[in-house]
Amino acid sequence: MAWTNEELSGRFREIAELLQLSGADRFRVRAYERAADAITAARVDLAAVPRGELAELSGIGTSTAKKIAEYLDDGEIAMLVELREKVPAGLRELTRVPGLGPKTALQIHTALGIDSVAALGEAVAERRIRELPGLGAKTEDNIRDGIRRIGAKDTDRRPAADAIAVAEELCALLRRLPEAHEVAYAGSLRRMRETVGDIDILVASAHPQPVAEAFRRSPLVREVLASGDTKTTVMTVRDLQADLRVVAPEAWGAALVYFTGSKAHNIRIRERAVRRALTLNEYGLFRRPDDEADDAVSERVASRTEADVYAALDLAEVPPPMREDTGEVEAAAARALPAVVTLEQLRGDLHGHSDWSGDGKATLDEMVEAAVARRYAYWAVTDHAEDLTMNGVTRAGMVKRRAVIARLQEETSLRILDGAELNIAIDGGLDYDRDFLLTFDWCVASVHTLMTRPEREQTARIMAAMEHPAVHAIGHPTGRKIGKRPGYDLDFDAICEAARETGTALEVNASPRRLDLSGEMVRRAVEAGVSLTISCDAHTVGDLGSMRYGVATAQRGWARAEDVLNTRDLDGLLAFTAAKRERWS
DNA sequence: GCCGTTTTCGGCCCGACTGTTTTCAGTCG
Repeated sequence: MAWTNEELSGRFREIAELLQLSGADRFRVRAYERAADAITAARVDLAAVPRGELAELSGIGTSTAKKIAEYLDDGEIAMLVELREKVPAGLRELTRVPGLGPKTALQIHTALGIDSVAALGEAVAERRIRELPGLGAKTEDNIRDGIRRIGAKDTDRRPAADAIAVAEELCALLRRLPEAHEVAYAGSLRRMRETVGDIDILVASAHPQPVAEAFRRSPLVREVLASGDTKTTVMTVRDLQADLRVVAPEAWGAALVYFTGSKAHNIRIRERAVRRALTLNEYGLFRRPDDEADDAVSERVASRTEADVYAALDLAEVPPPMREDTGEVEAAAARALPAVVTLEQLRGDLHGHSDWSGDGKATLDEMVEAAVARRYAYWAVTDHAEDLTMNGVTRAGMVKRRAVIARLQEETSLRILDGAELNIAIDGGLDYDRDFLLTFDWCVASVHTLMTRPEREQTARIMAAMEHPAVHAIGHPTGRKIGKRPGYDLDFDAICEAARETGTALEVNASPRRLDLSGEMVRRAVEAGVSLTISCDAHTVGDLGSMRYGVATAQRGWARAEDVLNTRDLDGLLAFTAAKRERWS
């Protein structure tokens, strides 16, 4: 279903880009960009919306609605077809050069007839760019650098997992400074996007210099790229750029909102500010001075905390992972924002390994101790089952492990759930036999093999596994590894339907290398009424600390505590497993 | 092209930085 929306959004974004390169009015350009954003954020399939109601969506007017209808009927938009013919492909290519925007690209194309990056490079070498009005030698140098940077590694986004360790280490270093009042990382990492372009670290301090100094001297810093009064940019030893911004303590909240983004979310709330005769920037929310009085000092309405800023805009405070302009501002205004699940609400972790499986790095004793330290009510040890040739535990091994669990259970009030991570064979079959499977407290079933089979087969194998009475959750349901491999092909709507029907949970795997389900899929699962688990899939003691990434991912999907199985107490959890057994035995 | 707690025209998010300029335009995040 989402295909139609995605295609439509892409068409309107292309119209905006081409209009810009035709020198169109910038507000008209922006209107098409906003239409594209509105379509991306739409929670319904536009193909299913009655034509007369399309213009009711915010950001879509009569003209855009007509073009949407045109696309749905004809498969193309005449205006876009014309624009594609009119705007040379080479002109579009020029804007790929960092620092070279549509205005300058158009000027260079018109004046010099340049229609490729290669030709641009020649013009630079021949010093023809600096002859153009408004452009000089420096601009020419910057274009040369920009051409060199195309395709360079440092413009790529990286898995959030790569950035987290660096960001947290830098924050820890800054927190030790007496000058630092508050320290946090912001940006897409705080929103828990799956990939990040750089690391944004924010410090509240009245004394920026020593903070910047400590930052520059960190052993994680390979090179200082720029350092001014309030902003320092460095390249870290992990090839990730990191920005430090120091703000006055009274501006902390406004700065945190600003630097957390997303950009689309910020625009949305600033527009709201404008409608209230306010203006919002990284220093605070201000009342706009009455016109004429140019030198009047504008009054600061809010800025100290994020909660202050949202409250002054008459909005419920939006959790950072939800700040993507996918309806959260409207919901916050209507006080209809769901109370999303929090880390504190989790009572246990339902997917973890010990060294009973070959890939577990800690003993069962150590893992249990770590789970106790997290004050969980329960923890499931789900060592790999026997079909995973290299790492699996045999039936005899599992029986022996039960003796160890029994011994450990005597020493702790944490309930240790005797579990397994089963392997879903290509025909949907599982490890061991049915009677033995029913003796476990908790089973996660996952796909570990044959990941490139077609969608129909992958969907069918997982649906078959969900019908087994011993299978309580599907582990890392799509099998993706961020930045490494995409998930296997699945009919996710069918998976959700089957999960709800069979009383099987879908896992939000909290490992930052996986985040599987993704935030977007969590949202679809929640809308379909599916129960979720948030689990670390820990293979080390330290992995148990990944839970917050899983929680943030669930928040991106607007999941509430009641959508998440491991917010339940032990009795509530056991009621879920018992219900499945009764229904399917 | 869109939109309205200043409503059907006249606005449209905000600031830093850069380079080119004597007051601003373009680009970026």
